[in-house]
Amino acid sequence: MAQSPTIYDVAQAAGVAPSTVSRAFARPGRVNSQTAEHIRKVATKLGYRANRPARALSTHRTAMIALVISDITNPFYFEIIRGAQDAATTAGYTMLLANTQESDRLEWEALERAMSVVDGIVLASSRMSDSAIRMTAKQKPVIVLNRAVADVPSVVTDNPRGVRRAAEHLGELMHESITYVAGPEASWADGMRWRSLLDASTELHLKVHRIGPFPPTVEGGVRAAEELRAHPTSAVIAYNDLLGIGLMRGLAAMGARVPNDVSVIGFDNIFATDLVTPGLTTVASPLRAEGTTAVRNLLAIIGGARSSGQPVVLPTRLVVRGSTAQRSRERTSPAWGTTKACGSASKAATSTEEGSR
Amino acid sequence: MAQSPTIYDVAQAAGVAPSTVSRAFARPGRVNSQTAEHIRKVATKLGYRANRPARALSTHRTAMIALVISDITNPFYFEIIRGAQDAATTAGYTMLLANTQESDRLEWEALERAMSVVDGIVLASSRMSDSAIRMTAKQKPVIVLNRAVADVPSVVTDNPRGVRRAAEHLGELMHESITYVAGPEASWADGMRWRSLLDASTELHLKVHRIGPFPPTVEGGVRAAEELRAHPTSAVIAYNDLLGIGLMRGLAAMGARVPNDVSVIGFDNIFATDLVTPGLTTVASPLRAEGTTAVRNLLAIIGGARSSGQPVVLPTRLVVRGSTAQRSRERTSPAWGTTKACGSASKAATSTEEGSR
DNA sequence: TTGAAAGCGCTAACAT
DNA sequence: ATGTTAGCGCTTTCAA
Repeated sequence: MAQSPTIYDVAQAAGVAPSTVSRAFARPGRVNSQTAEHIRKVATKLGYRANRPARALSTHRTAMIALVISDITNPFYFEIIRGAQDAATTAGYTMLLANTQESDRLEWEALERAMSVVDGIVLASSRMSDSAIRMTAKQKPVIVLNRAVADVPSVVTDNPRGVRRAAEHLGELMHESITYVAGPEASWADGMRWRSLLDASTELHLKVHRIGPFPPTVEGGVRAAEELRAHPTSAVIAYNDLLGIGLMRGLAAMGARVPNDVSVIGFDNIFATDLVTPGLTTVASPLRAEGTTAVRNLLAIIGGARSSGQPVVLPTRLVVRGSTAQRSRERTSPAWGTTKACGSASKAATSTEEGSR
Repeated sequence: MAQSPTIYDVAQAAGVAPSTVSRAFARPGRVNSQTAEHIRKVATKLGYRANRPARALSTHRTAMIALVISDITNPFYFEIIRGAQDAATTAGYTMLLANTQESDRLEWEALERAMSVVDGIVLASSRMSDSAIRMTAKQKPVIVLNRAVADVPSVVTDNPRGVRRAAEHLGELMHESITYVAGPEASWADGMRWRSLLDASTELHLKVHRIGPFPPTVEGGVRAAEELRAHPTSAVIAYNDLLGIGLMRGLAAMGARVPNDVSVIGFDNIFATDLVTPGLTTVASPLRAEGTTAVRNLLAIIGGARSSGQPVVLPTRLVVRGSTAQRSRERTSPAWGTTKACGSASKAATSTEEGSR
């Protein structure tokens, strides 16, 4: 490994003082002098690259931020990550990704690690307690995403409105009773969605009940399907898309048809919602925008801005796909499994013409 | 923001010299002395946390590594990222994620940034030239993933074997002619797969030809379907799963049935291959293992190990799902579109019972 | 504008 | 085992 040149090497090669070299790379773009120009030329010839940690030592700025997410594998984060990356890169910041496996302990450890290295932190769907988050926010600028924490700036989506739209949609399709498939208990969004559904249901004269909690995964959804069988309803709203997709698989495996026997709605509009068959109707979040907004606000705070104290609310919208339909006339058999019309879901074959029957 | 305590604060509070404090946090776990114990207690009481950049300045180690990937949004990387994260965290390293949007320029810039901050770099599916990679490797330990570059340690999957298995599988299903749907030209794996297919085809007496290149996305696959229509074959091998999935959608939209009219095989076995209908047969890569192996080897090199010079080859395996089937007896109509048996793919409804017909 | 000198918070020799 | 003394590479006063 060739030792990379320092500011002193450049200074010597250019015949100036080290501090002059430092200035040549100073903040506001061009330092006009010819000397600076010359220095920069020498620097690139030598392959000089500023040592960021060293710079951080005196400036107390590392130009890095951390994005802490609960599970990299969850497609929910894909676009958020991308949006955050873009915003960070554009602003000249490097982004650190910390994965916390849905564990508050791991999340804490990751923070412990990142804390001294970054200028600020975006906590996406944190599983930590409010007080732990506030504690963190006392030491470094923090933005929480998809959760509201008193005294900590946050970015959330308009869950109440989204849930309302979903409920209306089901109402219009003549459904009268809805099951909510709950996600992780530590999820702020889960509580929010359930409460919003409760509110919406009274206004819309719908019956709702809830099952769960389930892990927010495809696997979790499959398990939810089994539980749903005990108290079947013609419509289901799942905490998120993964759960919704899993639910559809589980239902299919049990011989229930979606949307004929049961309509399913998810949340977030992740990648894959339109790859499954039927496509999953979902309350779409502006994932990409969540990422960029969170980072932009974080950078603003790092830059000295004060937050309004109110969460930034991003709009949601209902995306209707094939998983929701009019409630069927004929009484659905209470235990779909007994119908035994179908093979296992995973063995399903092609066929796109069923819909018109 | 409360200013966090330094080593001096701790030293003073504990009534010892700063260097003693430093030692109390030294490498090999426990420094037995009672003093150290005491210091640590004082430190946690004060909420002391080592300033990593400062430490890096004298140790020349940042305990960070970078994982550079071409597109965060590509599910191909999900498990790789996860595996890499795990390995890094386990070893006490923090991982930096850099996204390069399939652009060699952005990749270079990201490296430029990360270089002085990390102890080593994993280049996953790099789009840079071999020489640029070698250049990078001269400055920091580098591992390239999914590509072989002379003089740079690498981790690859056994493409030849995987391709061979795929071709054999199609041969067993009586297919005689295969179309290869190519991915990005800058992709090393693409070239590898195509050449391996060429080799396998001669041995197995199969006809192959290739179309593309296409971007390695669902959208790219849809476009590939159109091109395929010009020279239809009963079997297709796609550069990756995303392309394969897109291809299936495109075919469905044009009225072709998978696997009845055309069998499709993808690569990598990403999340979603078993969510689509029919499930996509694919040459599975040990994604997770790729991530962990790359990071472990990188850390070994950082730790002073010398690489063997040979790429580490990870095994692949064929995962057979619903998208491949025996070539049908009756002559397929050359232009599937005219068959007009099906609706558009995206409007497809439920149905799992078609398979047995 | 430029140069000289003093740290930023930590580790690593060297002494004791 | 602990204290002392230099720096790591950079920015930032303060003079010139």
